[in-house]
Amino acid sequence: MAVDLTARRGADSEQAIMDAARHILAREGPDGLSMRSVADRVGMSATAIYRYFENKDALVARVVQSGFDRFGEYLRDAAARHPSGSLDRLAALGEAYIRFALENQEYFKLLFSLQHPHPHSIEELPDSGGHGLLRSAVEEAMASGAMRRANPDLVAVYLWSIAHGLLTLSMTCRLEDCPEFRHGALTKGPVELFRSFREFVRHGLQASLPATEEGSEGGDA
Amino acid sequence: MAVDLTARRGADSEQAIMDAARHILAREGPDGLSMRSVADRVGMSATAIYRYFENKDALVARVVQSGFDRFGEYLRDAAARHPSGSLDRLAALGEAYIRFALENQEYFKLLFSLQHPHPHSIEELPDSGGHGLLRSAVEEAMASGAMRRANPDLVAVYLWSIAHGLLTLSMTCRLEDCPEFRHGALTKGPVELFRSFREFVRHGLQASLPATEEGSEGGDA
DNA sequence: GCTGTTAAGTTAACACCGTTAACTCGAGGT
DNA sequence: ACCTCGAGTTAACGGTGTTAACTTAACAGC
Repeated sequence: MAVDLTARRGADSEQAIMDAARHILAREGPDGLSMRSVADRVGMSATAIYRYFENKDALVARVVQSGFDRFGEYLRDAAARHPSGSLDRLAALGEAYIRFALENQEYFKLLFSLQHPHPHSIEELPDSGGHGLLRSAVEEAMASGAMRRANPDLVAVYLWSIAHGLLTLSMTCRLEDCPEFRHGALTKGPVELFRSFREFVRHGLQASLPATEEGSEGGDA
Repeated sequence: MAVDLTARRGADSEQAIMDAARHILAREGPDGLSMRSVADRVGMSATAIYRYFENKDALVARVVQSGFDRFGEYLRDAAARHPSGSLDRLAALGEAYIRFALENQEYFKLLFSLQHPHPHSIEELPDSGGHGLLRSAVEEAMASGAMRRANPDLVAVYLWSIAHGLLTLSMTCRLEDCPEFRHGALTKGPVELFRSFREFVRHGLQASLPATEEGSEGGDA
């Protein structure tokens, strides 16, 4: 019972602090996340946090790290649902990337904040963040013959840029409720937009050569 | 002389405040930009700023707006250097996008900050931000036959995503100094990476059909 | 010339922020 | 019994955005 009364010891508090920080971040955004608000939620004074984290940045960094872990897990699951080496797996990775970001907006914004870049080097996120996953999916697709051969690192960044760019643009500019876009067919959300991109990614944007009949090239996989 | 002594009246102060804010933002980043630091630089008290701007957000919003104006001008210049309807113009637009961002990092980060999305709707930036420019360049390329026909809005967002994604990724993750990437050929900066993407954008990533000999498709434009 | 009015700016203050320093309290070991 | 040390407290400092109340100078009308 003594254990219950004095309650948390050591690592327990650390966990409680991180949980509180995560909760506040998700519900009130980064502006609501202060040492004092976290402390309130945990039920101790703000300065006590400094027993467990050097400063606010360190706390946030830990929260970010745990976010990357969840992110990576999410991506791994999505990839596992499609056969290795297929283009479908690559597409699923991209869609999962976007869906995770939309479902965990505050998280994602923090992870990829331009202001305080948290993955100081890509090193800090490679496997947890899913980058290694993407790279090997690309290599497998090339090996299986589904994708043309090219520098896999280059292709990985290329694909990553497409998903990431679409996502960040739609988050900052709200593509979907912009009249100028709407008069096109872009009432769609980012996920649908991403699906529409698939054709461009596969066949490119250059006009078919005038010699060859257009649209004759083959079936959809 | 009375004019000189009492100095600024009205709009002059407003301009001086924005200049100071711009200067501080570019040199010290967003953390250095406080009402008091701006006021110090202008030579008045922090609260005086409230005569001209409702609050800090309003001030920042104005600075952002002026940033978009410069951005748009930069893009317009870049586009004008290549013939209308050419794919070169589109590539130049993308490169200019990236170069501007690299040369005005603090600015760009603020413009496209995920945390406090400033272009609340894309409306606020369309022509100044260069979006209209991109869209018409796409339409012209389709009309000229250089690009295959498709929904121009969709293609515009696609291309925009590529440049924007590459840029934001390289800003947050520092792609260039990541060992895992370096072992590939990615020591290049974002501009070079973007150039390498050009081939993917044109011809796509799908493997050539096994039937047709690879690399037989035609000359480079 | 005196009197309002108004723009432009001041100082003082509030509540909040991250962070530091000094102190308290209680459990464990010797 | 004494000491140590982990876990937590309160008080305080300098910084932030912002508000309210006050000053000061220029200008208009009588």
